[in-house]
Amino acid sequence: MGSVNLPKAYDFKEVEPKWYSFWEEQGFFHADVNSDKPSFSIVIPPPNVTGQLHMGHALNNTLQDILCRYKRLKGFEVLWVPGTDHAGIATQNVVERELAKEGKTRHELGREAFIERVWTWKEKYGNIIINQLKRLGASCDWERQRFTMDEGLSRAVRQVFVRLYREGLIYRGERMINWCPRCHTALANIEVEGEEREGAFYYIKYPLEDNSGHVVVATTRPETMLGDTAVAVHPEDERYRHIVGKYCILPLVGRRIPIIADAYVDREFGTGALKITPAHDFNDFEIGQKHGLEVVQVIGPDGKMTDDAGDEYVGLDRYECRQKIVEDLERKGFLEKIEPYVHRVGHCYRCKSAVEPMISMQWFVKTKPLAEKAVEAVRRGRTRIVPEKWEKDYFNWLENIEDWCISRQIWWGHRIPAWYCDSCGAITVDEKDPDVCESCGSSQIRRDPDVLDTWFSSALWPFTTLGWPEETPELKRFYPTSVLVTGFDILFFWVARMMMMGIHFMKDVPFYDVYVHALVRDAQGQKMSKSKGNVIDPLVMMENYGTDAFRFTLAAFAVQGRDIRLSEERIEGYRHFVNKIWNASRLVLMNLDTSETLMDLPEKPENLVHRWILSRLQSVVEEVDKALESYHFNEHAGVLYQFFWHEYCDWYLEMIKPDLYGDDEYRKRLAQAVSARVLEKVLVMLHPIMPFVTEEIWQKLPQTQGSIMQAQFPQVEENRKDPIAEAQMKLLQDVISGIRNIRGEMNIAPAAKVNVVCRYHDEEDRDLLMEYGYLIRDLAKVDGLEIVSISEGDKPEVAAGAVTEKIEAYVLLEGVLDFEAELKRLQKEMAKIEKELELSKRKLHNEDFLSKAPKEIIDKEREKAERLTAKFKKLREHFEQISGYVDR
RNA sequence: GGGCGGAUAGCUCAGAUGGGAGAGCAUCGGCCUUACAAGCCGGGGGUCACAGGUUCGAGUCCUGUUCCGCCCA
Repeated sequence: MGSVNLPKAYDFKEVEPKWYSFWEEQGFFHADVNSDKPSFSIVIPPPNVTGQLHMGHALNNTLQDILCRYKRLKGFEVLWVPGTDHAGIATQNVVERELAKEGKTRHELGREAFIERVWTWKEKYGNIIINQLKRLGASCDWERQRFTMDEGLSRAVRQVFVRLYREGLIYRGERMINWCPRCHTALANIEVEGEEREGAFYYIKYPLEDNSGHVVVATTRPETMLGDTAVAVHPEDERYRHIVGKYCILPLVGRRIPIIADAYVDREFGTGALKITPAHDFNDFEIGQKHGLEVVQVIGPDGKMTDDAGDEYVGLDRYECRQKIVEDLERKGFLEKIEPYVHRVGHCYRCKSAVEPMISMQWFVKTKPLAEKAVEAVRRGRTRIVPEKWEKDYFNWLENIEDWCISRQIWWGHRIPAWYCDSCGAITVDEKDPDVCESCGSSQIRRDPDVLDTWFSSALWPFTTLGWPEETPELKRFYPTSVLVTGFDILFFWVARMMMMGIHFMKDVPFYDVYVHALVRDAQGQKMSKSKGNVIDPLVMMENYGTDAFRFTLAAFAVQGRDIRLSEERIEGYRHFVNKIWNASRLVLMNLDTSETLMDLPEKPENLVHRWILSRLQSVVEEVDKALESYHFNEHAGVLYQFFWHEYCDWYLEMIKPDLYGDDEYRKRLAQAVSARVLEKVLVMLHPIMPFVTEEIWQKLPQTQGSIMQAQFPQVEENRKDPIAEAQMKLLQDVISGIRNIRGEMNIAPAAKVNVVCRYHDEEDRDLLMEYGYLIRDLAKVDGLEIVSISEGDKPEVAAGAVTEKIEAYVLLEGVLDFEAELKRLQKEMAKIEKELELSKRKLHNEDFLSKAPKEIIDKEREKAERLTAKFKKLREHFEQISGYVDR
C-alpha cells in the first residue's frame, strides 16, 4: 500500500512561486472571449506606476482575487483586467527628484527629453508593483495588462476630450482654482486635503479714509492683505452700519478700498469685518465678482510675491512675506493683536504643500449633466453600492458637484489636444494634430502645453482597458463589468467619475456592483503612514508568514463598514490555521491507499460519523456561498475556519481514527473516502482565500487533475442533509464533553482510563450508545462503559455525574472521588441552570407572552424549560447522593 | 457648523428581518495522546457606553446624552 506523505512542515517559500508560475504558464488567468460560460469581469483599480505594494493594495487585490477565483470555481469566464496608472504628478515628482540628485532640473532637460526620461524610468521600475501583485497571488489576466499612457488608452483619452469639447462639456475659462506652488500646477478641488494647522488670527487696523477711526479685520493670512480690494461687513451689523459705503486705506500699501455690505459675512466670526482678497480666496472671489471689485494678484505661481505686492515685498516667499508684513504692521501700529488659532488649511494631496487659491486660465469639465445621470443610475439600481451607506456620500457629492478642473501644468501625462491660433486667437481641438487653425487657416498655431488630470484617463478605465473606442469582443462581452472593488477614499476621485464617463460614452454603467472596502489601520486604529512609522509592509508579512496566512487575515477582518486594525500577531495567528490545514491533510493523505481509487460515497454511509460530517458540510457550502455572493468576506473565512478546525479536525478526524487504523477493510475505505472528499471540498472553498496551500494539497489528493483552479465549487447536496445524524452526534458529543469536563475538573490524568456508566431513557439512545460507545471510549479515555436504562436499578454510588439532555453519564471514582470537589462542581452547574430556568419560567408565566408571542417561540421556550428542569432534577439527585456520603 | 459611522469579554471584533450573548487572541489548570506543542483537553471572564421609550420580549427598533473616528463647509 502506497500512501502520500506530506513533509512534516508546510514550506510556503517553496510552494508559492511554484504554483503561481504554473497557473500563469497554463493560462488559467486568461479569459477566453469565446467561451460559452457566463461572464464575470473586474477591472483593477490601477496602482500608480511609482507605487510599492502597501496594505491598501493588499486588501483591495486580495478581495478582488477572492471574487475572481470564487467565480471561476463557480463556472464563470472570469476576466480580471490589470494595469497601472501613469500618476502624472506623482511620477513626475519622482523623476524630478532623481534629476535633482544629478543637479539637474526638468527645465534644463527640456520637455521631450524629460518625458523620454520618465518613460525610461517607467520601463525600469514600473513593473515592481505588478510583480508584487503576483506575489500576492493575484489571478489577473496579465496578457491584457494596460497602462493609462499606452497607445490605445491615449487615443481613447484624446477622442473623449474632443467629443466632450464638441458637445460643450469641456470648456476653457478663467476661474479660481487651487494651485500647488510646489508641483506648479492647478489641482481639482478634491485633490486638496484640508488639514488642521496651528496658525494665528491677526487683528489688523484699517484706518478709515476720513480719519474718523479704523476698522479691525481678523485674518489668518496677513500677507494677502496686499491684494485686498475691499472690507466687507454684514448689512445688518449695527456696529458697522455707519461706515458702509465709506473707504479705508489699506495699511502698508496705501490703496483706497471700499467698505461694502454683504450678507455672506458672519457677524460672530472674528471682528465681523472681513478683508476681501478676490485674487486669493474662493469666497472673496465670489464677493469680488458680485460687487465688481478689482482683482490684485499678489502671490505668483511659484508661491512668491508678485510685482503688485509692492517693492517692499516682491520676490519674497509667501511665508517670509507673512512675517515681514506682521513686523511692518506691528512697527507701524496697525497690528492690534495676534491670537493663536487652529484652522484647516488646504494641502496638495500629492506633495502636502499648502495650496494657493488663484485665478487662472484652465480647462474644465462641465460636470452637472454627467453627474445627474450617474446619480440616476444608482437610484434606479442599475449600479449598486455595497455597503449601502456609501450611496449617501455618492449622491451628496454628485449632487453638489462643481466643474472639474482637468488641466495640469506638468509634462507627464496626456497632452491636451488644443491649439491656439496666433493670428485670430481661435482654438482648434482635434483628434489629429492640426497643421493650421481651423478658423482662419493660419499656420501660426501653438499647442496647449498642459496635460490632463490623471483621473481623467482613469475615469475611462473600465472601457478603455477593454479596447474602446474599438468595438472589441472583450468590450462587447465584459462591459459593464461585474463589480468594482475599491476603497472609500477614491469614491469621488474615481468611482463617481467612471460612472459619469461610462454612462456618457458607453450608454451604460461601468459596473453593476461597487464594493467599497475599509481602510487598513494599525493595531491602535491609526492610519498607517511612513512618517508615523507604523506601516506594516505586506511584502514582509508574506515573507514571514506566507501569502495564504496573510490573505486569510485580511479576509477574516474584512467586515463591511468597519476599518481593519491589523497587527502582526493576527497574521501570525492565522499562520497556525494554515499549519492546521496542512497537518490535517497529512493525516488524511498518509492513511490513503494510493494504489486504489477512492470508493464512491454511499448516499447514506452506515456510520453516523460520516453522515454527520457530510450533513454539516452542506450547511457550510450554503453559508460560504451566501457570504461571498453578498461580499461578507469575513464570514466566508470564519465559517470555514470554524468548520474545518472545530468540527472536521477536532471531532471528525478523531472519530474516524478507529476506522482508519482498524482491520475492517470496508470501514477503512469508507473513512478514507469521506475524509478525503470532505477535505477536497473544503480546500476548494478555501482556495479563493488561500490559493497556494490549497493547491499544494489538492494536487496530492487522489483522482484530481489539472489544478484546483479548475475544480468545481461544491454544490449543496440536499439528500446529504441529515438533521437526525446531527442530533445524534450532538448527543455523543455532549456525553464525551461531559466526561471530559469531569476529568478536567477532577484533575484526572489524561492518560488514566476511567469507568463510566451511561443511563439512558429512550431505547433509541441505548442503540446509539451501544453502537458508538467506542467513540466515547476513545475520545473520553473510557475503559469500562456500562449502558443501563434509567428505569433499571440505581445509579452508581461513588461517581461524578454529567447530565445531558437525555443521558446521564457517571464517571466511577470508587476510592478516588473528591467529594467536596464534586459537590462544588455540581453546585456551579446547578446554579447556572437554575438561573436560566428562572428566566424561562418567568416568560412562561407571563400571560402576555403566552397570548402574543408566536406559537413556535412559546413551544421552544416550553421545551427549553422542560429540558432544564429535567437536567436540574438529575443534578440535584446526584448532588444529594454525594452529600449523603459527605455527611456520613 | 452640517453629515456619517462606532461604543458588546482583558484586547481586536462578529452578532441579516427583535425571541438561546459569540469568535479569535490573551489568561488560568492539565497534557510531548503515533496529523499538528504553530498542538490537544478543560475552566474562568460581559448591567452589550449612559438615560428614557416602543414591545409579551431590545445588543438589535425610536429619542436624547457622553466619548471616539471619518467626511464636508
